[in-house]
Amino acid sequence: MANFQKGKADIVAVAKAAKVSPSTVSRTFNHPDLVNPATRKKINKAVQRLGYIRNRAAQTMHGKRSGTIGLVVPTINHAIFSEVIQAFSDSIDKAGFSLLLASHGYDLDREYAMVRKFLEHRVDGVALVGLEHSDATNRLITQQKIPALAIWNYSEESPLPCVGADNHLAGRLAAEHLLDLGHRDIGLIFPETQGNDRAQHRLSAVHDALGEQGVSVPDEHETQAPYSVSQAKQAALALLTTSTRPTALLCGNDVIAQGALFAAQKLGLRVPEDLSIIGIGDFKGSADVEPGLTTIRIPAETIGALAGEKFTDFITSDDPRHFSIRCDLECVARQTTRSLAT
Amino acid sequence: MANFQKGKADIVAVAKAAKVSPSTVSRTFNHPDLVNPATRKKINKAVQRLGYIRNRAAQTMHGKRSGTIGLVVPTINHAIFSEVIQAFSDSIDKAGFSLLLASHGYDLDREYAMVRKFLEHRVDGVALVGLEHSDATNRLITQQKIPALAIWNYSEESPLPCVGADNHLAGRLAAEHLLDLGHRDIGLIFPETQGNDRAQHRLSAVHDALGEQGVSVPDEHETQAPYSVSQAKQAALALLTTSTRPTALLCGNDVIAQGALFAAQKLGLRVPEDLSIIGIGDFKGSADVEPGLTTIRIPAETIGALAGEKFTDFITSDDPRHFSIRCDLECVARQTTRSLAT
DNA sequence: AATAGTATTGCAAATGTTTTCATAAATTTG
DNA sequence: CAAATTTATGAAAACATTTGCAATACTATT
Repeated sequence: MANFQKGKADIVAVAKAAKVSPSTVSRTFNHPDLVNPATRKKINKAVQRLGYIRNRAAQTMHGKRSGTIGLVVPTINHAIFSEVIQAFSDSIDKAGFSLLLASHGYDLDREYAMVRKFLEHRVDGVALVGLEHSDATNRLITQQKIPALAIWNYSEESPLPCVGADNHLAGRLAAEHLLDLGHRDIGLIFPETQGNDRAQHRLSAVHDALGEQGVSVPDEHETQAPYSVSQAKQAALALLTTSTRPTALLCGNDVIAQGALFAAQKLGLRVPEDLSIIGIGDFKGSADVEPGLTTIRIPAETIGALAGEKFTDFITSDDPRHFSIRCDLECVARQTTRSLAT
Repeated sequence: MANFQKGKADIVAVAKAAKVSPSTVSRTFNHPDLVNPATRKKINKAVQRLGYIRNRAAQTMHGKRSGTIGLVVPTINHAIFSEVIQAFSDSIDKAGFSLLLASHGYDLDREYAMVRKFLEHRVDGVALVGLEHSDATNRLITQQKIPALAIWNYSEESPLPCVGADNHLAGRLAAEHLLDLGHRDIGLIFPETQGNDRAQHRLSAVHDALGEQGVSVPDEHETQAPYSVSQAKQAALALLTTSTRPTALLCGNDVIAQGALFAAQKLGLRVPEDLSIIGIGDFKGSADVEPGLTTIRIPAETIGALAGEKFTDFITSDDPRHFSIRCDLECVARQTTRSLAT
């Protein structure tokens, strides 16, 4: 009923309405055990009546935590990151934090700008994707002493604490799977590795693993494709119509692998009889394509959830201890790869 | 060099370092034209040296805008919403705003909680997905007089300003496309319509359009599937193995349509020769499946970008005028539908 | 050279909270 | 029943900034 629109609803309005001092109102929120249940009831009634909503900006000014965590991703609009974002968001929400989200489109200077922007908002922590960041970003983080976390990648040498998977290992597992199946003519389709350490690590590990078995990849069987099913399809079409067609395709991620699969289908190639395809990532949907995509499973959801949980623990802890977590990888053999040794 | 870690870098530290008053420092940021270029230079140097970063929390307390916009979506982890989120984020970023993001998992009570949380952070505006919200949410929005916007859906009767597509029309277009091609035995696979006005509007329009042509759908040809390729695939498998198989499948969204497509492939049905399939949405990837999915295109990116642009305009405007925008729909005929009249 | 105007800066109040300290009231203890 | 504790509340300072107003210094005009 009584919807007091006159006089904005701040803590002193509530205090007045409940005939107590602002301090008591504040205490009702922050240390309810210190205030008499009866007064508490009065105050809650006043809060209801005035439609009062606490002002975190004012709290933040007091050195209280802002209750926000900033997450900067390369792009939101990708199966893979959206899964991590979702899990991270849910996870920090459970701990009472809100998510400030920004994307930089694989431009590390924009990443810097986003981190700065978040710092203005006095986020309680900043999470970044990957381990490669501009010097400016690293400097900013250490200088401002802001809790920071790298997610998605794991590496021993990471300067930042990190929660993620070892992309070297991912590349190696994919290569070894194909080698185990007897493949020696292997085509590679990877994204641009510049400013994308994930792709870079995977690719170099693939070359290492192949090299160890004396397998090399001719130039015409190694090509680049952006993170797009349709463009990957084009790239795969080109690769598969070279004079010497490989027996297997190793793709830098599942989006590219899906494109490759569609390209093969378009060319009338049977998968896996005529061509094996393996991806990396195990995105939502990879299990459902027909035939099901063989891939290296990166547990995006686990990474996001774990990162959120550990990071909020870290932030709220009295004596914060650095942590890094390597999440396990697993080769999920579905129907797009088969043994050559038939 | 001089990295003053002692004494936190606030505006008075900067003032002291530059030998001016805090007011002047503040003015350098907010009204640079009011301060002497020479002093400005001094101040900027001090800012650099101390690594000072403005504190938006303190600004916000002054009635200045917080520079944040809250977006509450049902879920982040979906091709469709992640595209909207991306566009919206980019769009508001251009206007200098940061994005607070939360998801509620199709639970309108959680949506309310998220909006409240954002209100505590004193967001400058709140954007929600869809037109159906709890009474509590609506009350909160009007009571707090917070600028609010509904995205994704458009409706004349929306109490909130909205930017989106008319889902009735989407359903109707899909149905009419199949009718035009001569289909009369049409199967429907839709998500749960409870708490999902998008699906609800589409489905009722489909029934209307079919009914106008005297077409009705037997119960065994109408089934539900959640927003998941694999589960939709299961549902479609069941539907397609009923005694009387329909000649076309109309799916509530493209994810379901993809599941249906894979189901058909699994059953050895040729698409579109044996079965036509149409989706709604035109998600990233729908064009790339093999065969390319016929669908009703909902311009997610346009919606997100437009919403962001108009909403920030609205928020920063001196005399804000309400607005609603209906985005155009289009039937994209690819390769999963064909005419029966051969 | 006096006046009027303009450009530049500082002072102090205000913003909405939290928290320390002090005080008063109520309860327990001997 | 007085003294010692405990419980409940309020007053006031602090947090980092912005801005209206006042003061000063400078420039241009006559």
